[in-house]
Amino acid sequence: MASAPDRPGIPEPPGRDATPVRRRGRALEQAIFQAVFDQLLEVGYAGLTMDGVATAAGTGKAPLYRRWSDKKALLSDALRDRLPDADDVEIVGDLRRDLLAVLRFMFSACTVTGDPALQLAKAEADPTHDVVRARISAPARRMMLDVLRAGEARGEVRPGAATPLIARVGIAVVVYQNLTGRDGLDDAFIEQVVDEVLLPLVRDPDRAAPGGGGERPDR
Amino acid sequence: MASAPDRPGIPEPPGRDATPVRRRGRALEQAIFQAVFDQLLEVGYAGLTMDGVATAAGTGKAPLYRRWSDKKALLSDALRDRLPDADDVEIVGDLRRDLLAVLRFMFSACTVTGDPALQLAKAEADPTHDVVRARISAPARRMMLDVLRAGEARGEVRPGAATPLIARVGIAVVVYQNLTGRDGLDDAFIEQVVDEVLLPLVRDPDRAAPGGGGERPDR
DNA sequence: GAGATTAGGAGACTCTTTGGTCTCTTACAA
DNA sequence: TTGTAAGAGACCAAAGAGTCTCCTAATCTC
Repeated sequence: MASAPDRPGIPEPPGRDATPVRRRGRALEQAIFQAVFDQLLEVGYAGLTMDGVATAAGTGKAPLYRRWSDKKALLSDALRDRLPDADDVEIVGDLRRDLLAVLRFMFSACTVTGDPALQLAKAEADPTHDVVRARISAPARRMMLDVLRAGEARGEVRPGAATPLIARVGIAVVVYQNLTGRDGLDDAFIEQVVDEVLLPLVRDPDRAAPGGGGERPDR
Repeated sequence: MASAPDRPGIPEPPGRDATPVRRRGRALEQAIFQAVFDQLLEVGYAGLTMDGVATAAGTGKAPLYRRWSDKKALLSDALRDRLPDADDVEIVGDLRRDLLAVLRFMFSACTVTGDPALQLAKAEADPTHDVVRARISAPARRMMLDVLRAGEARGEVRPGAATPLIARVGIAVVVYQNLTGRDGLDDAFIEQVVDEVLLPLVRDPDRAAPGGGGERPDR
């Protein structure tokens, strides 16, 4: 890096130019949090260093360790500071609007300062991710879409339901379950997803369910 | 030497007891892969070291570097070796069974050797995860369920659809989208999820959709 | 306002961890 | 018997966490 004569990415605190401005307290803290997310975006979680954060914030490591005992604490605090507040979600009593509101809340959490938060996880598994995407995610989505299209052709799936978006619903639920809650991902769960989510979502409500193996085994 | 009196977690290759058995080729490779996953499970991705893998496999680092140029390559290969094969998924032409098959494929990928693969990501973001769960995931699920129950009470949601599982469908799709594909997570996507997944899944097919704002804006 | 006090910016320093290389001896396989 | 590769571990260098010191800007107190 190092663009100009000195000090590349420093926030240039709200002061004159060449004048050395020394931030304090809350202002400095905010600058540090910002630096954390900038770094996260730039080098990923794995590449996050205290030196890096300090430099990006235009400060030294001392002020960091004066506030937080270690890297972990800093990151937690930064996150806490930036994440959206669930209390801000307005539930108005209209189904569609409320569903949108909750999902937008998730969305804003996913995109705090441009990327991190939930996406943190991603950066790590770098080498992993390529393999997993190629070997698992991509084929799974493709297969799922094929299954839906075939079902549509047979009349088992309502017309228009065989979309890429719907194809990834089941997958998303499984992955999400795997990511959260250590337990809870087992075959019973899989069946539940199929019977309580996918089939109801995808079947033609007109035709009665064509008998077969699984009419909501209840659970 | 040195396999007899000490050395705790060594696979003890298929040979007699105190006799030092020296694995080669494929056998050694498999032992190494196993060690990778053991370590992953034990210390997480962040704590994974070449020394650790070598020790767990009961070998030295030399054989590792003789096979793989670096840690990344080793991990990728281990994954490639263990991940399930999409070609093994049997699509038989029955909607429910096929949906199950695809989801089970995802499931097996999520639980290779007990944990890693997709879950790798998780271990990393440790400090993150606690905060995110408390501040985002948990409240989002709770809110979503509340929204559904309220809708059910109003008759907008079909009876029985206000379940914890269904409540997390939308969330899962958003998180999944965030985890995969850098792009594609924007407000248009959110609306699409609501209009093409959640509402169809949750609404009472009997009552015509009560007008309102979004009758499948198509997209 | 002047002087005292607090906390910031900068960076040197220590210590540990770990990736990666290399060597040496010896078991296994052809 | 002989070549190849395994097991063991020493060794090196880079990187990064965390500590500490120095000097001074901002802020507080009188």
